[in-house]
Amino acid sequence: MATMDTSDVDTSVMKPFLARVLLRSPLDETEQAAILALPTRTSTIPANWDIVSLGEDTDHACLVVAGIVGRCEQTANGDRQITALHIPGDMADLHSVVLPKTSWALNALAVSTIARIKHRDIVALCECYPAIARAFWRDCAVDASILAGWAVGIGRRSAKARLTHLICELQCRYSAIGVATDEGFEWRMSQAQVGDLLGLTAVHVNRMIAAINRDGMARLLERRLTIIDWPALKAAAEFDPAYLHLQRQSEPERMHLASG
Amino acid sequence: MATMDTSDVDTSVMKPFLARVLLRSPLDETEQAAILALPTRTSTIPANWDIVSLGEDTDHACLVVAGIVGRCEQTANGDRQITALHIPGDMADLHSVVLPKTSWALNALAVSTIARIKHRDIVALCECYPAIARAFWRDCAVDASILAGWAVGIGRRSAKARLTHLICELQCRYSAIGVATDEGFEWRMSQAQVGDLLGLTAVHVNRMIAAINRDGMARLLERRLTIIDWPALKAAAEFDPAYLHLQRQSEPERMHLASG
DNA sequence: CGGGACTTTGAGGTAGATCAAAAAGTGTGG
DNA sequence: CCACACTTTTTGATCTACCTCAAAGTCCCG
Repeated sequence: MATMDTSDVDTSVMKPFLARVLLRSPLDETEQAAILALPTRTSTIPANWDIVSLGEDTDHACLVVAGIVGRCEQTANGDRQITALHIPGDMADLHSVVLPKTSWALNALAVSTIARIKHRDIVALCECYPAIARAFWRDCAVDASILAGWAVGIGRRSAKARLTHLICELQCRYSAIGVATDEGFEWRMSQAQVGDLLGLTAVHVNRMIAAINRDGMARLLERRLTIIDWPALKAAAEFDPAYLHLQRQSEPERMHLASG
Repeated sequence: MATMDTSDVDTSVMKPFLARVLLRSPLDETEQAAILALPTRTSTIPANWDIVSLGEDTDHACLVVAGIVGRCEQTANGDRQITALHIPGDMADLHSVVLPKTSWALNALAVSTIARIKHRDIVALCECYPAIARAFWRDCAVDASILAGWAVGIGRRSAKARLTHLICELQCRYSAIGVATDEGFEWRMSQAQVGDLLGLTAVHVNRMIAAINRDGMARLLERRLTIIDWPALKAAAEFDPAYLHLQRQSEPERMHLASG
């Protein structure tokens, strides 16, 4: 079992989530306060543990407080495909509020701490504040938009383009929550996990990382990604951050200048 | 331009949509009446026309009344990937209510008739009836669930498995709206379109169709799909209809018996 | 009856898979 | 602080599913 270092009601874990919601949806004081007041139960999950297992019928949603979480599906012969990636501030399975019986597992790709929030509390909030309902629905729509972008990559782009695209996406998402600088960010996934994300083999991921390092677009070494040539990276990935719906925070300043 | 055979407020076009919503979400009389009363503007779209073009900022959602509609994204070198498929009764871009600026196009894959519904009317409904808001949010979550299933297929399954999976999905979705019988349904897509859906070449789709015909699982000839061996098809596709969230209507009677 | 879109078939090429094994890192308990 | 087991990364060699290019055949509609 996961080590269940559970603490109790703690409004501070909701703050990063609220901040991310506010990037996309305006909410007034009362609505914001209502979100912050949601009761949570926090726990630490070791790497490679399922937070929610396949086919489980949940009564709560999982907010990522720290670490990194993937939504994983599996094919009969054991191949895994990750269909969503969640970083701190993301509600990993907000959709479970309206669809409690999911057909995927939620897996901690590295040690993570997550806060559980009861569906009934979220539903109550939505019934009371239509703006919150809309904000949550919008967040789910953005998740779908990101997934659609991945589908295009997996279906139609080369391995190198997929990898550079992932790097660009993470750079934007991490810098939106203030965890990436213009120089890069901490890379928390093994090459096998990246393969499961991109629909590739771990071996091939390794070779593509080597190629990107060689090309001098970025450097991925010792679990740290360093951006070296952002415009080249964007171009190789055909990256346009619009689908992330993170507005002005989507790209660090320097990148805006560089990309024009 | 598309031929704009627009009629006015017509409650009958909403009925199939309501029926599909009710498969997933219970709504009371008043709520149902409110949905049926939504004002619509119907038009006919020729094959291969964009109903909503890329990056457009829409003020309405599109309900598919007849035909077949795809959500299409494109890569820089012109390769197309279809990330959602909508059949009659589907609201093709319900998510645009909360995310009006989309990064994809809505394309009529064959002659289609669609009914446009103003976002502001839908929003008004959601503010008034939280149950409707929840039902619409849920519908979007199901779309995302379907897309996730495709991502797994594109990333991890063989061409033949992807094609059989698509056949199974369409058989279930069409039979849920009473358009497929146990014998099969009308196939409305060209092989090139199927390729864009599955992340394959039209040529390879052609060969896989030939293989499936040869295997005797199904017969796809002259724009008609005939199911021959449903259990074999399901097995080849590793198909489990749970992700479609269509409950008991998901599979025709015979198939339940056959699949046990 | 002619032009365009779709399907079918063939031959050959390639991106990425598979299999295998060495090298480097990581953590645990003694 | 070391020794042992385990996971992750790296490299090499070979294979194959699917792509590309090309051309013929078929269907459909005006």
